Amino acid sequence: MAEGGSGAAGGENLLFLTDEQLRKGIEAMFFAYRGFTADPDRILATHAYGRAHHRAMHFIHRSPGTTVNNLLATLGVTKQSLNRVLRSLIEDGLVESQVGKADKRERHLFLTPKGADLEKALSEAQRGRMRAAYRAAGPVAVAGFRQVLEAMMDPDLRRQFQSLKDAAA
Amino acid sequence: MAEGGSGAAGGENLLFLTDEQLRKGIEAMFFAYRGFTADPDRILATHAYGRAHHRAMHFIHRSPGTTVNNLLATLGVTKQSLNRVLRSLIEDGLVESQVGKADKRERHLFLTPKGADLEKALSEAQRGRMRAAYRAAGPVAVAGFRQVLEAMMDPDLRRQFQSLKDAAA
DNA sequence: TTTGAAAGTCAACAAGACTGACATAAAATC
DNA sequence: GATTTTATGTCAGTCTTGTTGACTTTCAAA
Repeated sequence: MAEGGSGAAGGENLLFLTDEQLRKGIEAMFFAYRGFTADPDRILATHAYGRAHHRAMHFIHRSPGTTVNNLLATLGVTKQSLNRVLRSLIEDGLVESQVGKADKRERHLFLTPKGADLEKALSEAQRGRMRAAYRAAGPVAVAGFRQVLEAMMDPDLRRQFQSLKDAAA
Repeated sequence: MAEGGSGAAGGENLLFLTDEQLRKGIEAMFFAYRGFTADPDRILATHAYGRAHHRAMHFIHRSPGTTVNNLLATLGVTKQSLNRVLRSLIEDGLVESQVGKADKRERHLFLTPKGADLEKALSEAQRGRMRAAYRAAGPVAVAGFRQVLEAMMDPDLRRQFQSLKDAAA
């Protein structure tokens, strides 16, 4: 479509931002997000976990040793809400919580081997879907996809996201 | 980024689909979806409504006269869940339910003027965010964004989405 | 040493999703 | 005409995940 379809690349900037075009974008986000979460959700259902558990495991995997407070900021929920999720993950032996050495108030979070297994299953399901979509759309489309997503984040979240990106590099 | 950033446009298809790239895409979806819903959520909170009400109003606005069953299929929730939402919208005078003429079992759903007002406020907030993101990213990026989102949907939802698109054209 | 803030936990509640069972009315079929 | 299927609505109960409020432990600063 960068070439086909609307030929929107050129100077059609006005037509481009009609309410109708924007509405399609909104609905595309809605339907795509459903697809995005569908595969992990199916796996989670067999484990009596939900999306909140997935998100927690994802970011613990991503930043091992992170504190509860860090996780709170990343996930954007209250500590009480996160705590319920963490408690069940710890009870079930998927996450380990270590009292901080420097500051004993802090808890550092790690995935156990069992937790890493589930995280891997979930993220592989999700990556599979994303990989297929990326392949179908092609590299140029993917670059655009990432640009628009980043522009759509709240500034605070964008900073979070970019610092996560940098940490990875 | 079609120009700056990684220069991924070219032949770097292999590096492109590393797990690390895919993980960034996953996190971008997560953070962007938060931004995507943040503005309407703020408005909804002042009305004692939730995202479920927003979704229902959106699709009723989009397809006036749609039936409960249609809406069910589009939203992907159970009728009990949708019914709770519709009941409150009808009681509050935002949605009108008309018995079908051809088939009296069906209920055709419409926004009242009051409902249209709220829908407009919600969708304008959401479109504002999307418009800003589109402008920041540019037309080529937007085309790619839409391509990837469409590829990420479940096939059934993609059909839903495309038929909605066609209906609009 | 006291005082206050920060990190984390426990309890109770609400929204919104789910399932299952059942009711009603209308349409379709036998 | 009787039966079955479809469309919708409702009641009851459960689950996940969000909320607020009250609390403990730990640390740091006055």
